[in-house]
Amino acid sequence: MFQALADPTRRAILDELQDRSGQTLFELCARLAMKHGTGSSRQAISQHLGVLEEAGLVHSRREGRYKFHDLDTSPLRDIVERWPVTDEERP
Amino acid sequence: MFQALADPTRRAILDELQDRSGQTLFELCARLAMKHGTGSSRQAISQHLGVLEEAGLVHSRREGRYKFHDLDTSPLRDIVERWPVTDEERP
DNA sequence: ACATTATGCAAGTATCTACTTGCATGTCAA
DNA sequence: TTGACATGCAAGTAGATACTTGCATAATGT
Repeated sequence: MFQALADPTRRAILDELQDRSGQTLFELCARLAMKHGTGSSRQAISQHLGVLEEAGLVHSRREGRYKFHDLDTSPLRDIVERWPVTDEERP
Repeated sequence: MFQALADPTRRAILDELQDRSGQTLFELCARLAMKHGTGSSRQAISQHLGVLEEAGLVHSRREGRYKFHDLDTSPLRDIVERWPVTDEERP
């Protein structure tokens, strides 16, 4: 799961799914090309989605020939539970 | 910073520093060899500390020939601010 | 049925990353 | 000073990883 967060494209995918839940692979490709500029191929994003899904950060549901993807932030709780964030001011 | 969290040895270092603040490189080597079993070399851990420090997760202070390391969890706040963790039950 | 659309799989490649190796720097104690 | 201790730097190597390429599967529309 930490590995899944390590890639900037995957983080952009999480951002996209948070902005708009239930996107398909093609929607994600289009919107990532728009916003992030970096034109990642469909195959690349498909593989990224696989990694994110295996990490539990993304769930998918199949409907016909479409596959919709949803963000799941609950695995991130492990991070702040493992290393609690102090309430002090940031430098 | 996400990159820094991606390596299991680096996460073990963060655990160690949380358990006991202000450890030197040698202390970390010894305790990581004890607990985590995986005997990482001194040079390897030194490089890991460099990565963690660059990510802002570890701060260091030099005193004589010793260099003490401290955990800083505040960068982790960016994660939960970027993708807020829902309060729902975990499956 | 046929073409199109949306996704999946798998091998190959180029880059990145963690680790090692060997030497250098700086500090303290006798 | 001499020697031991604690750390730093930098080049080289093995393995991991992101991306591509090419084809396969499956569902929808006309």
